[in-house]
Amino acid sequence: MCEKARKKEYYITTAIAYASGKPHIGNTYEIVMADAIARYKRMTGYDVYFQTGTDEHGQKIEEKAKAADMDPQAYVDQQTAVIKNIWDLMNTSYDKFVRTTDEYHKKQVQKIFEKLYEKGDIYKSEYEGWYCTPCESFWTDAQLEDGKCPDCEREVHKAKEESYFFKMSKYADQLMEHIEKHPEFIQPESRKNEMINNFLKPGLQDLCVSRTSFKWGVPVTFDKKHVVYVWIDALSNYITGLGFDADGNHGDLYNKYWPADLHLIGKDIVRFHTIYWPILLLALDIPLPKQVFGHPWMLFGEEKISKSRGNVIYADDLVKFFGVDAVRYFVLNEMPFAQDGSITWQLVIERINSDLANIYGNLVNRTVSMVNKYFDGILSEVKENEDIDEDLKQFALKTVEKVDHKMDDLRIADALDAIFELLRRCNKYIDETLPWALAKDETKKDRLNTVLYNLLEGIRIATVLLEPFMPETAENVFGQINTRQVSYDSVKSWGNYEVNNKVTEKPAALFARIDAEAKLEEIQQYLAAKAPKKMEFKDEVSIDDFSKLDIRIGTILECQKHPKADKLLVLKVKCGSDTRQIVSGIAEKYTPEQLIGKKVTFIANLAPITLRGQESKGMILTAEDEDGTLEAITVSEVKDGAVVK
RNA sequence: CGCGAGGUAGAGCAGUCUGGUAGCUCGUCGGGCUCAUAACCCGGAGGUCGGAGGUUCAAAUCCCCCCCUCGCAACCA
Repeated sequence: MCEKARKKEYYITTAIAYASGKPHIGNTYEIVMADAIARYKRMTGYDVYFQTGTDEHGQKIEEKAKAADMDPQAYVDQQTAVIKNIWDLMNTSYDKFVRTTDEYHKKQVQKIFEKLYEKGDIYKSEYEGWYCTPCESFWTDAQLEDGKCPDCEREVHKAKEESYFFKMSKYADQLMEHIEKHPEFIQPESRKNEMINNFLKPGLQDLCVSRTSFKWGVPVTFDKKHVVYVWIDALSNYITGLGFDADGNHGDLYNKYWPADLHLIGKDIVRFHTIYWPILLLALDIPLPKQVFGHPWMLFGEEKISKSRGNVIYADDLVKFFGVDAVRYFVLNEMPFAQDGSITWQLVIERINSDLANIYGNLVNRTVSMVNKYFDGILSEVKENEDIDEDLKQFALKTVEKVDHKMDDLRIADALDAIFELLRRCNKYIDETLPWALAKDETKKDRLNTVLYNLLEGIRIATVLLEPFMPETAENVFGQINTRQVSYDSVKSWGNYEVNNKVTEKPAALFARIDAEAKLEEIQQYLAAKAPKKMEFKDEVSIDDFSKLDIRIGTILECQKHPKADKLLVLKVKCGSDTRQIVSGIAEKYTPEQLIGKKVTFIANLAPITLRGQESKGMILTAEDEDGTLEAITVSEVKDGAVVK
């Protein structure tokens, strides 16, 4: 074998997606960011292995499958296909897609569990807590509500369940030492402090790593009624996907790529990746990953993206309206390093217009047009270099370095900004050199040639740098300016654009400018049409069932905020000769003043209950639509005490 | 009450660790240019850096107190 310098390996992973629903754009951001990093590393000469996948076990999936009347495996097959489709739609270049239901993975998880058990790091004990029989759930002291089950309000009793525990504390000091010695291990810094202060310093408790309350998981080989805790199962994917073998007969990929260079994850699961996972590896005597980066979240405007808020934006809808690269650009550019980013349809349009259409697309378009117009698409060798040219050249070369530094620090948005500064600089160069004026003077032909060459070279360099972020667009531009100089090496020096080379005759717009108003209207209509409200009603009841409810009209005499709860109001409701107190969760919609004197509908014979210390005898009826608009059902004519039927 | 993040021009953000003329993008107003996708380039207006106090020759930046916003948690009979 020749001793040719081997490429340096780079192993990057995303968290594996939980296979229980369609990922929204916030979830999709992670794989796009990982892809940009992976492509950049490949371009700059690394031997990259990029792994992603799905987490397919757990109680929630078991329940969802049951609700859909499906076999869990069939259910996750379906869900994983949805996730994989989106990953592929986003043009992500992962090398491996792990599913935790893959046989090789399950087998290794079992072996890891056995190994730790044999070693004594996992031991059998009893989990003690309050058990609610009808709910089949364990609760801690803190979770109990007035000593009763928080779900159903019924009596609970002390119960024990046998479980396996993992000796976390045994490795805590070792982990602490590692974190201190490797300041880059947990990023961003604020997350590191959070972990140290909240978990490591107070002391780690042993982790319960098996479950008997559900079946859909990896069974513990030596104790079949237990399944392995989902996090042990899920985290192991990072090594099982490479062909790790607990007995030491590792696959080549494992030997080559482990330890991982970067685990890219959401900020919500930093704890699992920087405490449980490293400790698991320490116990197995496996080297730790080099870095864990907990990225921020993408918000819709200022609020969290969630189905219940009805503000979910999906990657495939975005792609439908704007194209893959525009969406990739948006999420990568809009997501700050440590702070949450923001997405709205409006913002996406603004970003596309100002950056992609105006600055980049228009630059390519005007430059290629001029090369055609003045030189029939073919430039010749450049023989001069004025100060202004040198300035552009230096700017471009500095950009290459700057992007590299920013990428090393995982500051993706800053790297993109640097590239767009170069594109702006090119636009400015056009104004400085006035090519159309040069064109009018036959003696300035050489100068004009130089200017246009420098522009194409600037565009070429920026586009090479942009390729990891917008692969299709880069391909398109390389075609338009007709260059084969697309390697990273080719942008380390100036002047590699080929002369005597014909650019495309008819440059097509890279990104069309969007008419915001018209587009938003179109999107609105599409979304409305897409969600034809499938009305689903509860199970049929008999008239007898209905008549058990005593629904009345009552006048609100008094109303005030619940002293100990933000969302609750405490009302005094008069119903004929009866006056009672009712607590209602409508504080976010109504102020007490608005309600006093109103005649509302309420259930009069509902069993009383205490809510945060206030007794409530009945329930105010409200109506809430899909947008979350909520209104109490009021009447105006009938007197209080009236019966609703 | 608890945990976390944040408050800097009309909007969105950088700068805060490591004090030293407050910066970027969008918008706005004015100008330039006509190669180009009504685009591009230049300039202006707009900020007591949430508030009070302290340290310092000097504070957006360091210290202390307070106010406000957002998320999580709890609660929606």
